[in-house]
Amino acid sequence: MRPSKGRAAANKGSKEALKAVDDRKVGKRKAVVEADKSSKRKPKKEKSAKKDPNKPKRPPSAFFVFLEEFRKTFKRENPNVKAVSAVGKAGGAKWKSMSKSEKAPYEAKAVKKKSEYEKLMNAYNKKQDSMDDDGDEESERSKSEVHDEDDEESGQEDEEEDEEEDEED
DNA sequence: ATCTTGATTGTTCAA
DNA sequence: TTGAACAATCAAGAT
Repeated sequence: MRPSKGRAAANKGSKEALKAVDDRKVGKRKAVVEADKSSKRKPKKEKSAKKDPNKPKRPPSAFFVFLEEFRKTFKRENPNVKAVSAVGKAGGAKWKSMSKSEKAPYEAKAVKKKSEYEKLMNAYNKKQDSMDDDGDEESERSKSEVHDEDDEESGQEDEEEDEEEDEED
């Protein structure tokens, strides 16, 4: 459906529950974890909290892919700017300014990133499955998959240029 | 000296 | 479905 166009905080002022997003924005990856580690996205603070050897980080969204490039440009034209927020704001503004067709290449990359993420997750899950609380599982024998890279990349030329620039409704 | 914050949007996980 | 966290970045502030 439509989970808001941008802001996650749909409530204006219900409880302090959304303070994490609305007030402090979302910049506390470690902070939030440290603040209330035993609450949200952690399985259990039991021994499962061990460090993950190859923790697959979430795939960068199209916006982040675009941001990476945008940062270079931004810093290049604004070498004096050192605040990350500046690039964020500028990037966000530009992002909204871009049409769907322009964002298409970035989204395409994001899709690819996601594919890799799934792959990493597969390996990660596999490892977790092999994980015995016993010792460290450092034997990476899963990479012995031969796989002749023949196909992969080819065709897939879908011209979906029906994108109408619908800026703002 | 180490850690946290700030700011953006998209995506992914969990209930 | 919806909320809430987190993905990169990098310097400055806080402890």
